[in-house]
Amino acid sequence: MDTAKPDTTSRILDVSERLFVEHGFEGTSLRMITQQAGVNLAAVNYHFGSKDALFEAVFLRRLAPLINACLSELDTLETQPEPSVEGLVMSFIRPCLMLSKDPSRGGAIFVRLLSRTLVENHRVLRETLSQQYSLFVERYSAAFQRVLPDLDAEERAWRMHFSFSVMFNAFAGNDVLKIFTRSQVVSARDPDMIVKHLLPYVVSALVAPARI
Amino acid sequence: MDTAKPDTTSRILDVSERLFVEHGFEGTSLRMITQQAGVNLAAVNYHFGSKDALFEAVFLRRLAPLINACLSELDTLETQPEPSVEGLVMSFIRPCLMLSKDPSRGGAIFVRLLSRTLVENHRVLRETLSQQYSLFVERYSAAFQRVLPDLDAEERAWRMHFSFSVMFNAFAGNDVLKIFTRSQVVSARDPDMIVKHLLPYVVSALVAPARI
DNA sequence: GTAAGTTTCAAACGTGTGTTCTAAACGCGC
DNA sequence: GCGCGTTTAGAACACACGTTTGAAACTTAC
Repeated sequence: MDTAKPDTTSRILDVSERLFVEHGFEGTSLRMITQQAGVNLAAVNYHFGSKDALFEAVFLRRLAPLINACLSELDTLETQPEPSVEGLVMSFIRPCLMLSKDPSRGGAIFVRLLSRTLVENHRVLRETLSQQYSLFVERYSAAFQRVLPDLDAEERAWRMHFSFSVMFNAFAGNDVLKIFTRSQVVSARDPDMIVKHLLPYVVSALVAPARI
Repeated sequence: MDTAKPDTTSRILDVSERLFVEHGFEGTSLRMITQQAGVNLAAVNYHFGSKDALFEAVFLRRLAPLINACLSELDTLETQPEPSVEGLVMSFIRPCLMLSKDPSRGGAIFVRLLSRTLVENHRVLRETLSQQYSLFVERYSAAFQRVLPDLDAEERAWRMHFSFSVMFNAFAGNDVLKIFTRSQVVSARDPDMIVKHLLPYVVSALVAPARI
């Protein structure tokens, strides 16, 4: 057999990631996971300890690489003498784009999981991970201050807030308007297409002159 | 006793709305609802038929007024000879703002519920409600075409898409960056404050000249 | 080959779920 | 006061949940 299947732990993680984003934490049962992964029901509790710990493990596997990619983008950005707003925006978009196009790292699924878990306000994101990656927002705050020095701190914080919101939800595929239309009008789900329109949108909003 | 409590049906709806947004559909049990509402467990199935039907009822109570408020805003907008982008954006923001400040209509809770149910991709939003309010997106598409005639259709669709995304998530309180920081830096949760910064952000992004 | 350590397996545990049932209580026209 | 449709009450249903157990199967080292 050519398709040598990976070990139990990885199979559980892969299937969990997909099912958690599809049905949420509460809506995904260990029986669904173990059945689709082709492993015994007790395997989850054996390898991870509990359903909660499994959920956390699913996150830890993907989040650290994504964060580190962003931080190293910021590193190279800071070496430049005159960093642009566009460059700063791309420093977040590029890692998301990489992730979206790499199926071996979960593809676009993980961003959707992050988004879903965010609105579900799950304990893992509130307690376990929040303090662990506070560096992320500190670094980006400093970077925004550098490229948008003319804005006062409050206005800059709001624009940064809105920008991450629209970028994050674009990659997560959260199409608000799909509530009302059966067919996905615009979100062709092609990551490159998203960026092509997302980047100018965010940059335009960021560089607009401040209201007096 | 002065605090004459409303009838069983309303109490169930009020409590359900709050619990569904807090714990999600799967995470909210009928026992939680009926207990907090002070009604018998069987009351939900008697008055609504099933948990699914209750969820749908929670939506129908709030969604129609919100949509209709937006549509009537569009009506008055169309009477004006030269509608502005700002006016169009406000035609969506104003009803959201009204809703957010009116506790008797659920306050900001319902927008959060809408947001949560959207990412949960629940059947109710996918099947029951999508076709019912397709007029909403048609009307807004037409309005965007009127105020932004110089953009080609594709670019306009994307900008509209992004704009609804950032507006919707702002009112829903979906703070992406709160994953990484324990304290809510910016989202002071004051609806007027949100609009003060949200409106210029969206308008700037919408009116930016198209790339060649 | 055998022993020790690791992983898998089927079965069961206790608890909580949505839903249903039947009887009791209520509201109201007459 | 009586009768009838509506609502509420507690109890029970069958089922699914996360977790635990103890034995079987496998892997590794000597």
